[in-house]
Amino acid sequence: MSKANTVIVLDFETTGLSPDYGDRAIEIGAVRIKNGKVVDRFQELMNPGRRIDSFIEDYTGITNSMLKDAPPCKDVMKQFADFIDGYNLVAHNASFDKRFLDAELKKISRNYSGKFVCSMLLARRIYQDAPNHQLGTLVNYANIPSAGKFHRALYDSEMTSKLWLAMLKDIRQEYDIKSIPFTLTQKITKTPKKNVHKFLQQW
DNA sequence: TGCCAGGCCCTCTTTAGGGCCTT
Repeated sequence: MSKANTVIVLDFETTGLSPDYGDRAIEIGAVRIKNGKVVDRFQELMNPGRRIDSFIEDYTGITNSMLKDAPPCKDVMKQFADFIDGYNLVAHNASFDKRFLDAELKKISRNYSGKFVCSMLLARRIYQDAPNHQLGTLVNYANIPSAGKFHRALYDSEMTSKLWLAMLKDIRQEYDIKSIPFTLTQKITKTPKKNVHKFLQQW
């Protein structure tokens, strides 16, 4: 089965900002997109082995009582390692999610071979006039209907996947590009913002 | 138990500082 035309859009909810200072994942959500369509989903809460503070409870709506009976991180991450195996990956502010993915998989001696592209870095280049580049703002800016609650893993990954597809569509239309391989999205996010328009015109 | 980041990007830049974005 070819994995080249498929990406997985993922989002972590966590106990804080830095796995290097002991923060852990508490929820993972992801959607698998093949040829522009959602073909699979993944969502699991996971017990980080300690209580989460009230800021995280308020921010995510995930409570200590919800996590009490959730499976431990190692069990969920094992399943998730299988889910993402071999696929390229997308996340909004991917450097954040990559740090947690790397840290949680390291704890269970698992790895992954896919490459990350950041939807925020793409949006900063494609939607340069957006008021800001937070996920919720960009969803509105791209006229994507949204009714659920942001800051839950599956919902945010669904919204990120819709934003991702909207950006690819806008690039195709504006620059008359027939298809956009993952490698092109990598190149766009590594192109300086001021050069992106010229880069895509010449593609 | 608590300590709490880091990469990108702009500019009054590069011998630096600060805002943005993620939880």
